[in-house]
Amino acid sequence: MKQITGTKQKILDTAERLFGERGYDGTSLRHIIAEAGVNLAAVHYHFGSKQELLDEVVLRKAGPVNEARLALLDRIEAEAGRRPPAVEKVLEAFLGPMVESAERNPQFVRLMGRMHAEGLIPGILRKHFQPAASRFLAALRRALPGLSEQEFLWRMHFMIGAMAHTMCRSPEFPGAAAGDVRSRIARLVVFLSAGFRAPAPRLRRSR
Amino acid sequence: MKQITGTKQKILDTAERLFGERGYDGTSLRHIIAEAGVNLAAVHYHFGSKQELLDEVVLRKAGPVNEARLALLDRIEAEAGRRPPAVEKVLEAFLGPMVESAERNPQFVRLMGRMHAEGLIPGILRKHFQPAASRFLAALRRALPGLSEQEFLWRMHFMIGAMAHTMCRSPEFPGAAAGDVRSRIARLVVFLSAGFRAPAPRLRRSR
DNA sequence: GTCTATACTGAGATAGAC
DNA sequence: GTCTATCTCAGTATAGAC
Repeated sequence: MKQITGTKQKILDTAERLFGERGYDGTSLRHIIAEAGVNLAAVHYHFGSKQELLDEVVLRKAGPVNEARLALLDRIEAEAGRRPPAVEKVLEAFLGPMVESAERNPQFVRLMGRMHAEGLIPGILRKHFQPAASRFLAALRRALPGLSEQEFLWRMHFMIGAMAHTMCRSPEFPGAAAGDVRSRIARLVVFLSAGFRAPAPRLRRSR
Repeated sequence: MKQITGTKQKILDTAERLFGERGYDGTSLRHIIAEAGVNLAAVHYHFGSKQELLDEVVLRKAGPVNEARLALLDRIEAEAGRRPPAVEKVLEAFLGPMVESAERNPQFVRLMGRMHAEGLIPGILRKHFQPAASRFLAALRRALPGLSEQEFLWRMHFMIGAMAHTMCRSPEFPGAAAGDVRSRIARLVVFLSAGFRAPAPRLRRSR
């Protein structure tokens, strides 16, 4: 385990902080290197491009979050035995670890929300979260056998939107005590579970 | 009614199209002026800045949408008499006109979603939609007397997130027939109504 | 292998001639 | 009202010092 030179580390740390504070587009490489006290070209040497820097910032944090999520899901599924676990449980397992990460490092969840916001960046989120997310998708699917595949996918999208927006905008939100992340999750879980459980709409043949 | 010079109009039309197609950050002024066949400085002469150009693009479309929304809300409230109208009705009145606008001009709703996404741009959406939105907020509030103010506001945020994400990302979405906007709305309304109606969570004193 | 200096291209903005 | 020229600041690329 060699101690990494420091330059790369400093860039990562500073980038994580600034991306979280001001967004990806809102943070210039020059701002990052100024605060980190390194040279501009060092960024491209170590990471190749601004996007790849972001990629590594996300990667560093996404790993632990995903592991925690999957561990929770394992436990929940074990507890449920052969029956599918409750929607609420699955959603909590999905949202909880992100929240704990947020408590240790508020900037990170902010960044997650922002990234979803800024258009997902080509596919970074998908890349890092897809593997874990698809297991949750399957678990939710089992918990909601009554929904058509299409209806189910739409509801996943509604969920993702609500989640991202909540993570991203909550700090600047009236009445949202800064540290009150747990109740934020509780509220989200209740809201989303009810939405997921709602009977599917009867649709007129379109047009 | 003087015929506007043409330059301003051309810029607006082109900007609306390109912003919708490639997002705000993804569209350079130079790209806009090239397609519109005008000079770069003309943009700053007529609009002042790229942001203010976006502002006017939104303004041009937001007006009719808001009028339609409020007209629907009036009708619904009249029909309901002294009783508050159903959550579903209010949500439909809110989402419907946006959808109709989308059918005439798919790019616009796309842009709306994207703007929410790209970080709201300082306050453009708030500026143009707040007046109408606050009447809807009041109507929803009356339809949901059981919720605490705070719970209610959070749920509004969940709704906005789901809405924005759905508008923004739906075109590139598997299984989403392009023209199938009406059923998209129906699904959203069902999902959100159920969420709004869910009993509020019991929250542990935080921490 | 690491890092620095510097140059290149394209962005938004602005002053001033016409 | 319109256009040219120019400014500043992005992200990126490369040559070469250590």
